[in-house]
Amino acid sequence: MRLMTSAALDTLERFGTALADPIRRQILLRLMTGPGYPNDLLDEIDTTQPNLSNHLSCLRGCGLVTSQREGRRVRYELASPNLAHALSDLVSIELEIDSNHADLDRRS
Amino acid sequence: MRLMTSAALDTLERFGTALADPIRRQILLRLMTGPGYPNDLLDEIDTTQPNLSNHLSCLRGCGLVTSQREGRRVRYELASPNLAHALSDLVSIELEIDSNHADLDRRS
DNA sequence: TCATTGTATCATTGTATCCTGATATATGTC
DNA sequence: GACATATATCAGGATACAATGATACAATGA
Repeated sequence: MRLMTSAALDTLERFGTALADPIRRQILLRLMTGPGYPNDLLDEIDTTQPNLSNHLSCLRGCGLVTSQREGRRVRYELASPNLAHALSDLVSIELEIDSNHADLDRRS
Repeated sequence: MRLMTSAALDTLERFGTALADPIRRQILLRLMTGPGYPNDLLDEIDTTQPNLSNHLSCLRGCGLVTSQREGRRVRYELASPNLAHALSDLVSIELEIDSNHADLDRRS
């Protein structure tokens, strides 16, 4: 039962790392609609090519996306249908805004 | 349809912030089993009282937990059953380890 | 082979976030 | 009121992370 908790913490860490950055969140949201290529994502997401590449690499490292070379392009997609469903459920959750803190930063 | 995306991004940001720190992940995992009080959480999580308090405040700011004073204690719990289910689904997802990068940090 | 396109990596710099120790606030008890 | 317990806030220093510009690598076509 302790090992299960540790696995749960590891999974949460992967999601935490993946979701902690706005570029990565945009990428994930975009990949929920289907596979994508870095050069195309670059038209939809406002950042530089190296930065996008780096974030894609991060998402792959977290295990949330897979990549496969196709000629000189690389196709990125969500790692599993399971994951796609879970993300879809996540984004549809309505989180209340704590009115006592609405004027403060969400952090700290 | 653009507004929906923006709401989705906001929700993902809340989860990203909440899950980005190991203390917060432990708190969330613990609160999935039921409400908790800071002083009790302090026995289960290895950190200082101010730090724990700060992370609880962060989670409340993200909208993932609610707090209610009970005498001189404060009860913290997950914001909704919906959220509890979503988190439960999240932690049960099996993410493959990218063997090409298993030796590297998950980030960058 | 050379040029072009697409993607990845590297070093540097700036910033955000976390932790700590001290202190403040709140509630309850004597 | 004085004290104890429970929680929250603050200022600081340390660290990790993201962005940038330059460059390297990979694959295709002329």
